[in-house]
Amino acid sequence: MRSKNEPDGQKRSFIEEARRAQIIEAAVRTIAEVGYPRASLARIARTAQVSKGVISYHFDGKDELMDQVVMGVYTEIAEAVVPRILAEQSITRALRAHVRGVAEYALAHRERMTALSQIFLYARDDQGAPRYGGRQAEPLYENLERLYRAGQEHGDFRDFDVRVMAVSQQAAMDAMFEYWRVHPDHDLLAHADELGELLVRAIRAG
Amino acid sequence: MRSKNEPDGQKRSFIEEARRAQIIEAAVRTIAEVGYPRASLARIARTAQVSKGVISYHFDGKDELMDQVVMGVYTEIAEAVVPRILAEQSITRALRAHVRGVAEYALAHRERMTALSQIFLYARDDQGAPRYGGRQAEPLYENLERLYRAGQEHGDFRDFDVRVMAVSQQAAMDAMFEYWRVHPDHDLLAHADELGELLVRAIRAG
DNA sequence: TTAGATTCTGGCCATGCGGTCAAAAAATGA
DNA sequence: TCATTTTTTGACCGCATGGCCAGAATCTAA
Repeated sequence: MRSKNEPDGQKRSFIEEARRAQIIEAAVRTIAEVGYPRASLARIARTAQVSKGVISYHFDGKDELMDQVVMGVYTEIAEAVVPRILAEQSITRALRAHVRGVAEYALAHRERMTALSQIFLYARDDQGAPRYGGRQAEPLYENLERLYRAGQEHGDFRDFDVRVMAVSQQAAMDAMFEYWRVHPDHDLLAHADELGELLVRAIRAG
Repeated sequence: MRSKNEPDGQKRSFIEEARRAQIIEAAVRTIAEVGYPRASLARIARTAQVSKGVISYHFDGKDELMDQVVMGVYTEIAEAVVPRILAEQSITRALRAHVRGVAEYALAHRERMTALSQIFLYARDDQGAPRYGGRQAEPLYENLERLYRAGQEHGDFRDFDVRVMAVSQQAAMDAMFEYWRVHPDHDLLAHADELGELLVRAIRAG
């Protein structure tokens, strides 16, 4: 039995790793299909064509399973988008590349992005507080704020409240994906480019 | 027994009207305090110091109760904000007044605004679809879009995608209130004014 | 005063949840 | 081969939910 979150350095067997991956995949599919609130362990198990107990056997609980989903997708996005941001020549172009890059990832991995959004939106701890949103969004905001400050110091951006901007940009991007989830035929890339334009105009110098 | 949503023109007794108002108030307080997911009928009944069955007696179900809360708060906001928007001399000022006005309402009626946000965020129908968000946000978007178009025709605003802007503005405002809920000491009015500035700059002509 | 309508209570129901467990099954290796 | 370990199963647990209802309490009006 190896279900804890790797408390010591013990290795996981190959088989166990495969089962975990299979269950994580089933969780992504289930959440994307029926939404987080209806993605019970029983339903995820059914999707994985596996008994419910197996999930409890391989994971500490639903929370650990969700952590794994979030970490996996989040890492994937960062790997796809960060290099593109760094390749840009100006902060303004980097900001546009960020919005555009995440949108392209979403287009190519719709289920994963949907599942991620759903978990961020709905997962709560036992006190009822958001498990990823709320105060946990702090690192996200701080990353954006770093970008803004760089632009301000470089003279590309005017003097604005970086926290308000970070909260607004993150919200606008989340809303873009939610809108696209509800209206699957919506042109996500056009939306992303338009949003990039709005953001740049909101904060550029002059 | 008069619990249906006024299917015919029958009047509600004074006592019944008072009970309904009391329960609605208890629902607002409970949701604002513990969040929608934990605001069960039992908990709302306890807040109202009333037996659980009373809610079922006076309301068709939890959904009707939530509808009443939403309608009440929403109407109140509109009554407070719409006149202020209409009083402005330019579309740009109207846009700023909108953001500022809703923020001032929230500041003066924190519990009501919190409850409204929570219901919008979490209430779902029996299919798991959002009961107020999603496709139901359409009228909200259309109102914003009318404002934008007026500004475009008047030459105040440049040519931008009104749908993307409406989705983004609504999201940024919702996020502002959510951030304020999580950080109660946050300066909401300053945030609102800053957001107004961001929005205006994003779409103004030139 | 009293019959009938209205309102309220508190227990009950079915459902679904996350999680646990003994026992069965499968894999492993001496 | 066969004992040991790993993995899986499906039933079961406690809990919370929204809703229901028989009977009690209260109000109303003749």
